[in-house]
Amino acid sequence: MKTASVIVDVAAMQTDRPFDYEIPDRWREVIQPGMRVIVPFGPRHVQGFVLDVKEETEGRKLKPIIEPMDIVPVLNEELLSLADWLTIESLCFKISALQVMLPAAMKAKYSKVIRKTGEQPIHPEMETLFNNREEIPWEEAADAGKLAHIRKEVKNGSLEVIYSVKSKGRKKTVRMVKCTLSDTELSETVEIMAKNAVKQKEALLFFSGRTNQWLTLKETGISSATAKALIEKGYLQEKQEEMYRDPHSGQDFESDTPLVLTENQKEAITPILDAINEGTSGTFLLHGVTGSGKTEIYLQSISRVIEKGQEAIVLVPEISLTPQMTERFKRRFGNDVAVLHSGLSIGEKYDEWRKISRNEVKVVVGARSAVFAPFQNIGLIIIDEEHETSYKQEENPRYHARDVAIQRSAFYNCPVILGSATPSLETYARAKKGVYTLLSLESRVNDRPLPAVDIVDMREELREGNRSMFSRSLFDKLKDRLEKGEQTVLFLNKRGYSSFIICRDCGYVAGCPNCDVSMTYHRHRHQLKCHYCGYEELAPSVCPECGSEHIRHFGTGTQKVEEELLKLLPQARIIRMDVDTTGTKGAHERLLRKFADKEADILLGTQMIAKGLDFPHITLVGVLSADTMLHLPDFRSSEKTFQLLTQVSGRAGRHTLPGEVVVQTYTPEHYSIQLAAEQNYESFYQQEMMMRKMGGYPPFYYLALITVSHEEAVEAASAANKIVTKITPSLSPAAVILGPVASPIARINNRYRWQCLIKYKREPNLTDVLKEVLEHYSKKGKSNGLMVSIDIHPYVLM
DNA sequence: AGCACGCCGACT
DNA sequence: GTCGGCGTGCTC
Repeated sequence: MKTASVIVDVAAMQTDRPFDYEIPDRWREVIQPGMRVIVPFGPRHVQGFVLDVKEETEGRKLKPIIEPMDIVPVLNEELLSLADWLTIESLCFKISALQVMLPAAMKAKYSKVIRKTGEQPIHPEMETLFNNREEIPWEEAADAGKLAHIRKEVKNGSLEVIYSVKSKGRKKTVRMVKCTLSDTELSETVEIMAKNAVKQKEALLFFSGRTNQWLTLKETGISSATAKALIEKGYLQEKQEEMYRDPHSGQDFESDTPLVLTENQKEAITPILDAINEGTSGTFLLHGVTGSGKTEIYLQSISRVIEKGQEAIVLVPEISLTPQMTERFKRRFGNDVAVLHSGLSIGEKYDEWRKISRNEVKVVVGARSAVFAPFQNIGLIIIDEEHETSYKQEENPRYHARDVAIQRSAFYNCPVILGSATPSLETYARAKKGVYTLLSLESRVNDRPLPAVDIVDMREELREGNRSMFSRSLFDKLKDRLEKGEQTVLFLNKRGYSSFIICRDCGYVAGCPNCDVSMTYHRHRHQLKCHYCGYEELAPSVCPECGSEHIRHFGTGTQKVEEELLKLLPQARIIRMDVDTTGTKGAHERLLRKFADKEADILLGTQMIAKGLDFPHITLVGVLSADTMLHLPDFRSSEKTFQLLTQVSGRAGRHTLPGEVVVQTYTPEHYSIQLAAEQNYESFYQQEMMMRKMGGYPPFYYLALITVSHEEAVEAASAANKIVTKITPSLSPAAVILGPVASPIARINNRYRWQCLIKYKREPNLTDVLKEVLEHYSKKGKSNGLMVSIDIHPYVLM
C-alpha cells in the first residue's frame, strides 16, 4: 500500500507531527511530496501538506486521502526542508512554517453543511428549519440553537454533516470559443440558417478566415446568448482558459539600459559578480550612502544572474515598495519581473506567485514574504535597506527575512547582498569580523554634496520665548523656500500617528478597558480605538473622571502641525500624509504624484515619507522632533533615531539644487543626532557598539524573549517564575536571564503579561529547552488558561 | 484547533 | 428522570 505522511492544518502542539494516510490507487502516480491534499481528520476534513510518500509494508489500517488540491507540488524539496529549519529556528508549528511560504489564496477555507440522508424521516421541528431544502449551512442551525437536535438526528442516521475544504483564492478564467467548421462549411451553414437568426449568422461570419482558432469571447464580440445557441448547434466549441490578473494593466514601461558604473561601483560589484559566476554562497554587505548607486549594482548583478539562467529575489521594505521603485526593475527586466506587495489583492498575489512557481519570470521584487519565492534555481538574493525592522515578522513564524535568505543561499550556493546606508549593528559587526564581505560605496554618484544639517536646540528656543513647534531657523527657511517656489518636506518623527485624549484638569488619559495602553483618537469618526485589541468607543466630550469639559486630543499629530502651519503661513499649499489621508487604496501614490507635480509646497508626514522620495525640487527637510523615539524603552532607539535622521537628511538636494536640513531636538548633544547630522556612520557604530557592550545587548549577546499571559496577574507572574527556575540550570553560566518582570504593556485583551529576557552567546541547548517549556505549558497550561509565547531574536520587547 | 464523549447540577 | 454545562482526550 502506498502511503503519505501529512502535516494537517491544525495549529496545535498535539497535532504538530505527521499523520499517515493511504494513497488511493487512482492517485498513486499523482500524489507527491509538497502537494496539498484534503484528508479526513477525526470527524472533519482538513487541508494537509504531503511531506513524504512511501510504500508501507506493515498492514496498518489508515484512512485514505480524500483528494489532492494541486496537480503539481506547490512546495519543492528545498522549501520543504526550509520549513524544517524554520520550525526549529523559530519554535513554530510545522504547519505555520509551511503556510507562510504560500500566498494567502492557497490557505484552506472550511465550511460545513447539514444534509438530509433521506433514509429516515426527520423531526417536524427540523423540517421547519430545513424549509424544503435538502441541505442548510451549519451556521444557520447554530444560529437557530438547534445543534443538539442535529447531533441526535445525525446519530440516528437521518441527517449528515458534510465538511468541505476549498482554497481561498481561485484562478481567474476567461471563456474562449472556436469555430469547428471549415471555411466552406461555414458559408454553407450560414446559407441554410433561419432568416431571423441574424446575430448567429453575423457571429459565424466573424470566424470566416479564422476557423479553428481559439479566441476569447470578448475578442469575437459575440454575446453569450448567441454563443450558447451556436455551441448547442455544434458550430462552436468553448473552453475556460486560465489567465492572470494584471495589476499593471495599461501601464507601459519604457525599457532602459545599464548605466556606466563609477570606479567605486565597479570595485564593489566585482566580488559579487565573481561569486555569481563561480556559484559560491556568501553574504555581502553593500554599505553606501543614499545616492551612491546601490540600485544600479543590484540591477547589473541580476542581469548576470539571468544570463547564467538563474533567478533573483529582491526584498525591499513594504513602505518603499512604491511603483516608483518597482518601475526601475520593470524597465530593466520587462516581463521577467514579478512584484509582490500588500497593495495587491489576494488573487493578484496568487497570480504573481504562480508566475514565479512556473518559472515564467526571472526576478521577484517584494516585501518580507517574497523571500520564500518558489524559484528552483536561485542565483542571487538582495535585501535592500537591510536594517529595516519590517523584515522581522512579529507573528508566528517569527522569522527574519535576512536569516531565511542566508539559509536559502546556502542551498543554492549563491550570494546574498545586504544593502544599506545605515546597516544594523548586527550586520555591520559581522562584516567587520569578516563573516560577511564588506563592500563600501564611499562617494555619491556625480559627487553631489551631502546637505548641510542645522541642529536646533528647542530648549533654547523655549528659553527665548518661542513656544511654537517651529524654531525660528526652520520657520525662516520655510518662508524662504515658499518665496523661491522650492519644496520642503516636514517630518514628524512620531509613532502615534493619531493622538490620544487627555483631561487638562485631572490628567485622565482615555485608556483601553481591556489593555494597559492609551487609545488613539480618530478625528473623522470622533472615536477612540485600541490598536492592540481593536476595542472602539465614542470619544467622551466631558472627562469621565472629573467631569471637566477640558478634555481634548493631545499630542503633536500631523493634523496639529498642519493647523499651526496654516496659521503661520496661510499661503502655503500643504500635503499631509498619515494614516488618515492615505487610508484608501492608491492614496499614497496620488499624494506623492501631486507633490512631484509641484501642486504643493510642503509635504508633511510621518515615517512613511522617509523612504524613497526622490524629487528634484526638495531643497529643505525639516525634522520637527528628532528625539521622540530616543526615549522609548528600547535598546535600539539610538540606532533607529540615527537611521531615520540619516535617511531623512538624504531626501534633500538629491539633484542640482543644494539641500538643507533642519533637525529640531531637545537633546542636541546626543551622539545619534550629532553623528546623523555629520552622516558619520562609522563613529556612530563605534559609539553605539560601546553602549551595546555595556548593556549586554546585540550584537554582543543574542536575545530570546519569553512572554507569559493569563487572565490573573498572579498566575502569569508565578508561571513566569517557574519557567525561569526551570530553564536556568539548563543554560550555561554565561547566559543572563532578566526578569521575570511585568511586561511594559502589562495587559492586552484582559490578559496580564509577564516576560523574561534571555541574553546569551552560545547555547546549543536553548531551542530544545524552550521547546520543552512550550510543550509543558501547552499540556498543563491549557486547562489553566495560560499562554506562553517565545520570540527568538526579538525586535519588539513589549 | 475542533469535536465527541462523559460526568455532574437545574429543570420539566 | 432528562437537558445541557464544560473538563478530558483524540485526531493517521
